[in-house]
Amino acid sequence: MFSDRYNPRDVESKWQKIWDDNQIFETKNDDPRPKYYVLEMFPYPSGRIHMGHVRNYAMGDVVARFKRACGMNVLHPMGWDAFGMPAENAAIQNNVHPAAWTHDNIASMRTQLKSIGLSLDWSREIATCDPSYYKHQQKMFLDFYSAGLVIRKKAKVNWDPVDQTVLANEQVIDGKGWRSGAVVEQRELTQWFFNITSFAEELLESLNTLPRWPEKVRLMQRNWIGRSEGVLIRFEINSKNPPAGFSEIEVFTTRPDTLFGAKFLALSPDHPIALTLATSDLGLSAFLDESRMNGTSMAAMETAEKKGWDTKLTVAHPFIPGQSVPVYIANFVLMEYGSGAVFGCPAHDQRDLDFANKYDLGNTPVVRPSSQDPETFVITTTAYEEDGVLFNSGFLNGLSTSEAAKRAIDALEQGDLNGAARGKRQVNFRLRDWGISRQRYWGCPIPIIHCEACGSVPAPADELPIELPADVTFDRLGNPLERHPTWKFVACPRCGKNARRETDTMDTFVDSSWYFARFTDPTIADAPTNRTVVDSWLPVDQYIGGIEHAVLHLLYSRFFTRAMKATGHVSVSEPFAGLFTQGMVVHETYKGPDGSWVLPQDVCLDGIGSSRRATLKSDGSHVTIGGIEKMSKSKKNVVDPDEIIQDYGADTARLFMLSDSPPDRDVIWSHEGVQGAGRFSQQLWRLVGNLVNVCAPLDSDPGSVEQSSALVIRRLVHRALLRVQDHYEKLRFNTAIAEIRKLTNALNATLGEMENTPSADEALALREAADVLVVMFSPVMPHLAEECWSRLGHKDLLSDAAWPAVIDTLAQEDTIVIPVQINGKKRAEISVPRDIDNESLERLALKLEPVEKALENRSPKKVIIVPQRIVNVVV
RNA sequence: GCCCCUAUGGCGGAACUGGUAGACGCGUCCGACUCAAAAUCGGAUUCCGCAAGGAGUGCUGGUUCGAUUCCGGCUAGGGGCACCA
Repeated sequence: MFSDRYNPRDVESKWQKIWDDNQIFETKNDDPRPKYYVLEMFPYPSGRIHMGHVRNYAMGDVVARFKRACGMNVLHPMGWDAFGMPAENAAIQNNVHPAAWTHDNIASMRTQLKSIGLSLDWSREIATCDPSYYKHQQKMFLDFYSAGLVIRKKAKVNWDPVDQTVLANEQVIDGKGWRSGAVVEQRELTQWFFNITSFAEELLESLNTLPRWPEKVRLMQRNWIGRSEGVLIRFEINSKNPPAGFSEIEVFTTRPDTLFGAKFLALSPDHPIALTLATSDLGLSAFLDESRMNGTSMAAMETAEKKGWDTKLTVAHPFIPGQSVPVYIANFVLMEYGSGAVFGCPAHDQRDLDFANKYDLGNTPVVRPSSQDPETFVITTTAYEEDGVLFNSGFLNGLSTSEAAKRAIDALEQGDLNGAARGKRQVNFRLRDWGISRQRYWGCPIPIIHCEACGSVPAPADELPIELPADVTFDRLGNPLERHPTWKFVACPRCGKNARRETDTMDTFVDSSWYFARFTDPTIADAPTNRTVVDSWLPVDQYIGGIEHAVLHLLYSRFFTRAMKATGHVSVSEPFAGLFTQGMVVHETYKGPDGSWVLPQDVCLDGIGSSRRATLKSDGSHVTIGGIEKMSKSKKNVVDPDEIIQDYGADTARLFMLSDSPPDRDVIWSHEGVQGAGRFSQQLWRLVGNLVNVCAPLDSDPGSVEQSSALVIRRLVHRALLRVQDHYEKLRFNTAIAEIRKLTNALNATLGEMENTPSADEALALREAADVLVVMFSPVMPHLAEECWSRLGHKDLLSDAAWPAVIDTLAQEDTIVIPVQINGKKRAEISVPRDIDNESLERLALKLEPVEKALENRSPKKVIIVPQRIVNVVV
């Protein structure tokens, strides 16, 4: 018997060193085997890895190791998303330089990651805060600038008052900064933008070319891009003295079918006409100020009263000669969407109706449900927003909503207003340009020089990188670059006069928008990418990360890749061919008698179900069991990966993170779960030990095996192998592990039955079983597998071993058990040859006792036979 | 408000394109080993019933020989967007 316990602590570090010394995970770009690029979202170097990292990287590692074993040239790199706010906050609080803080964190996290035994190519490690990385980012910024993909414009932007910086729309969640949680304010500032909207249509369309992305993520991006088709209508101002320079108002609508019901026009408080009018009207000026004061938070918008200002202007209705429509300025119209002006059709839009009722503008219903009588169909306080039949609408009468919309647009396009069409079809997007200026120090400097004479001048390419100055202070709020005594003062590269550097840095999401491309050739100095190399690796075959980046990082990267393509840095448009979004690691929360959070290890749990009780270990006082939530330090429901690896080993941590829950769902951390995983490691170790004692020697050929008991073992093994590889292929780690456990149980039982004294044939089959079993679990538990492999006598490294080939004839059963149903309910089973013909199967089934009993000598009404599946007798 | 997803034993979950519901694990119970405990091993574990048998995949209706799976209506939980014209 092989009774010694497996000791992960010694074994794991031993194999990690051997892998390292042999550089077996270093990937060559000129390797002739087919490529496979697997990547997990790189971490922010916060200082410590957490269980979420372990889960994320364990998944990627299983894929990487599996694909390696399958004979592919796998690229599996790791790096650091190293710029960002926490480093600056640490600098402010602890008087440590962001660079030093970041590099220390990288060092300790690297050590932690290495202890997990990931098959990473550390020779390709990059950190985005390294000038050798951001140099190329600055080069691409300039390339994008020349290509018109970078623009500088004044716009309403989101200002995070805590982080003291601007945020992109995607980085504002529920009106709050994604990192600080502070309620975001609106400010009008001149900023740098990436022209992501120029790719809006393409970014939307191409989602259809990504079948290996979760539908949920594609949907979220679709909604975020928010395409809507409509028409831009020109309304002629028919007042005698319109504001200077304005003779018409453009309005975007998706409901031109309701045009006959128009009762007012509403302009945004930021609309040029509103601004012009306000210069000579103090009351209006005050109204505009008041409108802008309104918060943009969810609560503020829901409760904000819809308010309007009558401009006394009117416009001509495009379809009803002689009818004029009043023009209001309204606090709910956004300047950023469409043309900053809407027409109101109160009968068919609730908000318009509320507004019209408030200002007594009336309503004319023009769409009715087909069942409704036009004579009696009136609108009072509830707008009819559904589709229907047009009435009260001149040439649109009787048409359906969609047909009427088409006709209305046609009429507008053919109609004439001062020598041009009255309207034109237009597609509008919700997506806004990506504002990348950040008023922060710890980011990639924007390589632009502002000259009073020449404007914004690109920094000369040979001066890149524009490095961050090291001598900065964090004793005051604001951007240290702005107040640095010398850094920003330079000569204009164009005219040589005194000029200033741009002191804003780039959004850190820029850094992470192309790191996957840099990994393909991370040391090339004179360009961001080596075209031959990057084109041979991209797209990433399998990308794995959290759902929280569904529209942030994942949309930015899709844009950036397109921009890189447009400027000649890559050939692909889509960076990630396959995407997998893993669930979070969650844990129950506990609160002590004083309402403060309590660590799980300080809690004693009793009972099950609704009678579960929790008490404090120290003094037995009552503990409230809270919800199961994402692990976070503030709620004290964290489990430190280091401790788990110390106590149970990395393999056990990896196994537990992958078993039980499907990888895309949250996994609940439980002490019992880890112990169960640890137990299974020991079981495997024991089983392999027992197999070693009885199985045939290394490299023996099981092909000659004839004894049926040995063939049973072989079938078991090949069937499991087939299933496990299928599960790995589809990233179903939980079911792969279940299958491995099943095989383990079966082999244990087999060994028990033969009392550890197999025949010669059985010994051959067991040798195969042992080798295959170990290979099968190696992607999940690589250290244990490597140790078992060596124990089985192999001289080579398991990490270099090939995935065994499934023998189809063995994986298929030749005798199968088929359920027999009577009227759709299972009543019996029969064991038959796999390839039995339907007639014989029916004959056998009808002779079964429960069937005969049910038939009572009558003949069945119908017999349904699905080959290899089921027999259903209808009586 | 709009859009989307999910719902299976005490718990996490499994079930390929409609074909034996509950794989695998956790927990619990019983037993073995032990002076004892831990560890380990064996067995049981959807519910009702002594049993034969019956019921059962959130609720409800439908399609089908047959529905966890497809369709309609509801309920609950979760997520995304949000004054988007």
